[in-house]
Amino acid sequence: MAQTTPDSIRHYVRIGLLAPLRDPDSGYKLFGDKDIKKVKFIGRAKGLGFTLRDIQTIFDHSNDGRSPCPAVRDIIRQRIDENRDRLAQLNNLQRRMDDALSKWKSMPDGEPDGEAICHLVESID
Amino acid sequence: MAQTTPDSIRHYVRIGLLAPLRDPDSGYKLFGDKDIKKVKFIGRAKGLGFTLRDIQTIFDHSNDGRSPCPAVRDIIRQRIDENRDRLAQLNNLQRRMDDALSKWKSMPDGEPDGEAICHLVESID
DNA sequence: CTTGACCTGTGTGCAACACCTGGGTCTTAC
DNA sequence: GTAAGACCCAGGTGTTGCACACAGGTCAAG
Repeated sequence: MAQTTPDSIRHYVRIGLLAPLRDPDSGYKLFGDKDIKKVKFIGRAKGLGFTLRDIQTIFDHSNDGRSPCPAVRDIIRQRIDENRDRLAQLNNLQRRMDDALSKWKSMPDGEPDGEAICHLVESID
Repeated sequence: MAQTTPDSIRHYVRIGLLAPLRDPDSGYKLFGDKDIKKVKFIGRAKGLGFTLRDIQTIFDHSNDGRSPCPAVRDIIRQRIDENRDRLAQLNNLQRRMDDALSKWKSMPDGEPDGEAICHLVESID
């Protein structure tokens, strides 16, 4: 999947998802075992469709001593529903695009006539 | 699909996609026939997967007296390819999510133990 | 003349980074 | 001893397509 880059790590720190210790001298980030574990967790959770905000929620539950598992089950059900909707939308879009392209095969290009902007586009729907 | 709202119109003006005349007294936007035509065009083009930047390109061609049709054909082919990739990704995601959820059905919630963050998530992959 | 409904431009927020700037630091090679 | 190269830092900006908020101007109706 998408890689974990230095910039993504920086992003996680910026939004407070990670809070590594700092070297007092250099100000450099110091990642401990827990931070590494969190980074790995983020990767897995993202691979399951969780947003960074979802992951923050999970971390919050965990920090409060509550089990995040019920929330995890709720969230993934939401994400599944959302993804189904998005898939349906994109499938519709795909169909419209394919239809348009094949319809345009038999149509000539038009020159600007002050009337239409692009008759290809305007011939759809 | 997605509606054309006052805010979307404002957005189009902001990014220079529309440039309605202004009432010299009130500063209010005055939409002429060409603006209306453009708004309709934007709606159709968006319905075909064109981005606002794509649409700007089309308008630019049109304003330069060139036919936008060749560009339109090129762009939609790109968008079709992108959408195919995106669909494949989302279908994979859907499968992973479904697999996870069904696997989790037979797993109990875990309490925080300082070891794992959420063993449900960590059991995947 | 006031009320309420609509308009104005500008700024911010969303998601998840990627890229850039301008600088500090650290190691290695000459 | 110093200079080059390879790291690191914080902070700001750009991406996409708006939605929402703010403080104020405008306008028709009562």
